[in-house]
Amino acid sequence: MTPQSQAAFRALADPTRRDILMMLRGQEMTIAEVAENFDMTRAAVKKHLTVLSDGGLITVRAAGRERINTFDPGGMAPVLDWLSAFDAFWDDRLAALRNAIEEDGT
Amino acid sequence: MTPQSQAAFRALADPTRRDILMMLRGQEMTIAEVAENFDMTRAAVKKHLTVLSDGGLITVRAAGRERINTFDPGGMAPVLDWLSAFDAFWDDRLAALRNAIEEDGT
DNA sequence: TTGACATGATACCATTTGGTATCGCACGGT
DNA sequence: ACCGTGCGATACCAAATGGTATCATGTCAA
Repeated sequence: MTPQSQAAFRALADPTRRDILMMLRGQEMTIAEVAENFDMTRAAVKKHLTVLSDGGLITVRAAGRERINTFDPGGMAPVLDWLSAFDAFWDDRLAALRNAIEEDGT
Repeated sequence: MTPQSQAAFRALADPTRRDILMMLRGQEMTIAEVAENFDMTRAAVKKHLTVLSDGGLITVRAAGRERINTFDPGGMAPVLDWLSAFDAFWDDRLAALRNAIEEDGT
């Protein structure tokens, strides 16, 4: 129940943010590039990106006047960590997954 | 992006609801029993339970005038299913987990 | 330098959300 | 039969959320 964990769960609760994560999975994108894929203003998209950043699911770096948003797989760890509390229902395989991710050290 | 999936993510976004799930993991509980563990009214707890039910994470059955709330592991499946889109970052182990859960047929 | 443009920062708005208070009802124990 | 109580339903509230509009700023290019 770390604040980190809460921020990650909150970030994943919105379908737009989950879609953004799917996009960023394969490639880095600027705010404007992300916004092109949605029917909303850049300001709204930037808000979502801020929430994703707060949740540790993406990192943002400045490149001149642009902000490059990058997916951060490590941000998923707190979520999977919480889910692992339900291992008993799933034959302990989730715990193995979590450990594997942590070992990757992404 | 099924409505089922969205409801599950939304249900997991609140820390109180996640705590409730943790409690129900080991034992069924009535609304009042759940409420005893929180500093809020039964009405508020019941609202959370309704959200959890909408998300398919618990099932509710009537027993006289009481409602027995039971954890439903199958409700996690849409969440893990979505997370599996990020397999490439985690050495494909999440997909294996998801398949294992679906085979369990819980 | 000057203009174009991506972003940041505010201010503002409608809706949703988490919560309380209150009422009524159905059920169970005595 | 009756009373207590577990629950559902409703009304209501403050705060958070998702969104827009607008303006300021920094940076790239000509």
